[in-house]
Amino acid sequence: MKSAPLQLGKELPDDAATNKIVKRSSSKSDAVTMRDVANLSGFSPATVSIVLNNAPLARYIASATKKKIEESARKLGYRPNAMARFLRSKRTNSVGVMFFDITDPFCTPIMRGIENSLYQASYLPILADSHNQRNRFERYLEMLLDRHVEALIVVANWLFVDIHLLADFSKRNIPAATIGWELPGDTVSSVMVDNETGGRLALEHLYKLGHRKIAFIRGPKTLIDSGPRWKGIQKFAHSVGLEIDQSLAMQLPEEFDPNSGFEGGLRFTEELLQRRRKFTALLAFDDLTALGAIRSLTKAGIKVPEQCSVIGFDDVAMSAMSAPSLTTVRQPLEAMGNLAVNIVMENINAAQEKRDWNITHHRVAPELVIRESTRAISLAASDD
Amino acid sequence: MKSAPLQLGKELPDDAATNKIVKRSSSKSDAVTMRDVANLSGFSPATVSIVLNNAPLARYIASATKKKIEESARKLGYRPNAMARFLRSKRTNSVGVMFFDITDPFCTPIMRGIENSLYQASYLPILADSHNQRNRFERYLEMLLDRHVEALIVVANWLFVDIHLLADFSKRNIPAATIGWELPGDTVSSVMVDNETGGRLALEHLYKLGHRKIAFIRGPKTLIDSGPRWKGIQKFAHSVGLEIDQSLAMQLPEEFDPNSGFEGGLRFTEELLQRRRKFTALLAFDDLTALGAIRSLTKAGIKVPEQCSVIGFDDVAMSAMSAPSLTTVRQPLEAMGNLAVNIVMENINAAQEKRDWNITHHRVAPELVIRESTRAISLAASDD
DNA sequence: TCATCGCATTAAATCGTTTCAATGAATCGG
DNA sequence: CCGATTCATTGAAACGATTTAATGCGATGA
Repeated sequence: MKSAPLQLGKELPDDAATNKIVKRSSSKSDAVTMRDVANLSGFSPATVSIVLNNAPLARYIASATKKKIEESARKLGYRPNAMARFLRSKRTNSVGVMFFDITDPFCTPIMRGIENSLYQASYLPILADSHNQRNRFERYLEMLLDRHVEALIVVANWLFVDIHLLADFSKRNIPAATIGWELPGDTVSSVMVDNETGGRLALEHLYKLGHRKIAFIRGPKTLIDSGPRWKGIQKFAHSVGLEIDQSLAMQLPEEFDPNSGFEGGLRFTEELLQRRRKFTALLAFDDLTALGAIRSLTKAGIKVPEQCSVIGFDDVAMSAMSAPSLTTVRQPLEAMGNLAVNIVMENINAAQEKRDWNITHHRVAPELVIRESTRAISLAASDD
Repeated sequence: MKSAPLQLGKELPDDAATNKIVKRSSSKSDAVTMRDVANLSGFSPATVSIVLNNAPLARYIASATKKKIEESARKLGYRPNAMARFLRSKRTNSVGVMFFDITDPFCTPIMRGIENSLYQASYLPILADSHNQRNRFERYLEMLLDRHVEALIVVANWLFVDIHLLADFSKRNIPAATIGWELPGDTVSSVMVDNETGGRLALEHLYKLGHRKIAFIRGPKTLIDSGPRWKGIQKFAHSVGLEIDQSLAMQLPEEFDPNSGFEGGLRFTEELLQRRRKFTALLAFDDLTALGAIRSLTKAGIKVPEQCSVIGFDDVAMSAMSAPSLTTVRQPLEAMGNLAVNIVMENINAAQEKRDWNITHHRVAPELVIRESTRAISLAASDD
C-alpha cells in the first residue's frame, strides 16, 4: 500500500514530493448547539439566547439563571453558529476587502491597517484580488454580495473602476469605501493621500537641496494620482520661479501595471540618459519607479546621491532597505486602512440604527521621509 | 447644520480632513428570495432549488419547467443566500488563511497563490493575521471555527505554533495545511521548501565562483528553516573539503521578527567587519538579512559584488529591485500557496464523500536565481 | 379493469439561531 | 381580596435555503 515509512527530511526527486502519508479515520463529533445548552441548564433555548447575547430582555433574567446557563455553555464549550445567527440577525460580521492587485507592495500596509481595525471590532475580512481584471472584479463583487458582507473596502491602487460596478452595493445600501481612488459624486466614500501636497513636498525638498535641473517621471495619465501630483509640482515650481524643462519630463504609459513601475523607471531613465541632457535630480512617480531609476543610473556609472539625487513617492517597505535607501513622500498607508474601516463601521452602525449615513471623502497628509538617495547638489555635478 | 458645500479638491488642515459630506436616504429594496422565483415561475421552492442547483432530481424535471424557472430567476436577479444555504448544506465555501505576520514580504506571493487557487474553486479566503501573538492567533482560530471555514491554511513564516493550538481543527475534522512550517506527527499537512538543498545551492554557487573565505549569517535557532539550511551548507562544504571558519559564522537571535531581518543583517555585518577577518562572500539567512548586509558593506566602502559577493534566500519581490539586485535561492512561494490549497481541497472533497483523508508533508524544490550581487572572486579581493 | 410503474412536482421537515408575543407567578395599591 | 404591574421565562414563528418522502397522474401490462 501507500503507507510510506515515517522518515523526516528524506527528499524525493519530484518538485512537490509527497514525503509522508498517514491515514486518519474520521471521528465525527457533532457540534454542540444552543439546544444542548438549554437542555443541560434546564432552561429554554430562548432564555439561553437572551442570556448569552446579553439581549435587552436579559435584565429580567434572574442572576441565578444566568449563572447556570453560562456555566453550562462553558462546560459544553458552546460556540454559536455564525451562519444560523446571521440568518436571523442579518449580521455577518465580515467585510469584503477588494484589492486590484495585492502583489503591489503599496497594498501590504493598507491590508495591515484594515485587518487591525476590523479585528478591534470583531469583524473578519474576506479577501478578494481582482488581478486588475474587470471580469474578476465583478465576479468577486457577486461572491461578496452573496455572502452578505456588511461593507466593502476597495483598494484601488491602479486600474480604474467605474461607478456602475459598485452600483449594486449602494443599491443594497451596503457601505463602501475606496482607498487610493475616488469616485465622483456621492456614491462611495474614499480615502486618499493629498497628492498635490505630496508633489509639492517632493519638489520642494529637491529645490532646497539646490537642484535646478530636475528630471521627472510622471505617472500614467489615467491614474488618478498622476494629475494632482504633477499639479503640486508645477505650482511649487511656479512659486519659486523654477522652470521645468519639458524635455526632462517623461510620462509612464497607460498600460503599466503597478509592479512594472520598476521596469518603467529603468527604461525611462535609460532613455533620459541617452538624450544626454544633464540633470542633477530625478523626481519619480512612485518608489518602484524611483528604484528602477536608481538601478539605471547606477548601471550607467552615475552615483546616487553623489551625482544625482532621486526621490520617490509612497514609502513602500523596500524603500527603506534599498541601497541607497530612498528618500520619498510617505503615504500613511496603515492609517489609511484604519480610516477606511472607521468610515464603513460608522456607516454600518448608522444603517443598523436606521439612521441615514454620510458619504465622506478624506484626504490624508503625506510626509517627507528623507533618506540617503537625495543630497545637496555638489559643485562637480552642478557645474557643467 | 453640517451640510458642507460641495467643493472638490479643497483641503482642510486636519490629518484626515473630511472633504465633502453628502447625506443619503436609505431606500431598502429587500433581497429577492427563492420563494419569489417560485411564485413568479409558478412552481414550488423545492423545484426551484432542484433546478437551480442542478441536483440529482433535476433529471426528472421537464425541460420546459427548467426554462421557465431559470428565466424567472434571471429576470428577478435572484442570488441564493449563502448563509441560508450553509445552514442546510454545511458548506461555507470559505477557508481561513492565517498569517503570522502579513507584512513579511515572504507572505505576499503565497497569498496570491492561495487566492488564485481558491478562486478557481469558487472559494473565498477569510484572512487572519496573528501579528506573531499567541492570543491573537487563538482568538482568530476561534472566529474562523465559528464561521465554519471548510479548511485552514496557516502561513507560519516566523513564530512557532504548537500542536495543541491546531487541535480544535483536527478534532472537528477540518482539513488544515501549514506553509513554511511543519508540525511533527500526523495532525496537519504541510508545504515547505527543501531547505537543505537550498543551503547547498547557495554555498555551491559561491564556491563555484571561487569564494573560499565566506561569512555566514545563520537563522535563529528556533526557526525551523535554520537547521536544515545550515546542514545543507555544512554537507556541501564537507563534500568539497571547504572549511567553515566559525568566527565568520554568526547566528541571528531568537527574538527577531521577520521584518527585522534587515536590521539584523546590518548589525551583524558591521560586527563582522569590526572583527577585521577577511571574507570575499557572505551567505545570508534570507533576503532581508542579505539586503541589510549589503547596506552595511556599502556603508563601509566595500563594493558589492566587486569586493564581496552576497547571496540571500527566498527571493522576495524586493530582491529583484535592489541595487545591486540580489542573487538568491528562490522559494516557489506562489506555487506553495497553490499546493496548500490543493491539499486542503482534496481533503475537503474526501470529507464530503466521507472517505478518509491523508495528511501529507510536501517538500518543494528551491531554485538558484543569479543576479548582480554575486561575482567570481577577483584577484584583488582574494589576495590578502 | 386494476395494480404497477415511471415521470414530474411538491409538502414538509430541517439546519441553529433570534425575537415577539404570550404566559404564569409574584407583588402591590386600593 | 381583586385587578393591575412588574418580573421571569418560554412557545413558536421566522430567516432562506436543501432534501426526503410523498403525491398525483398518465401509460403499461396482464
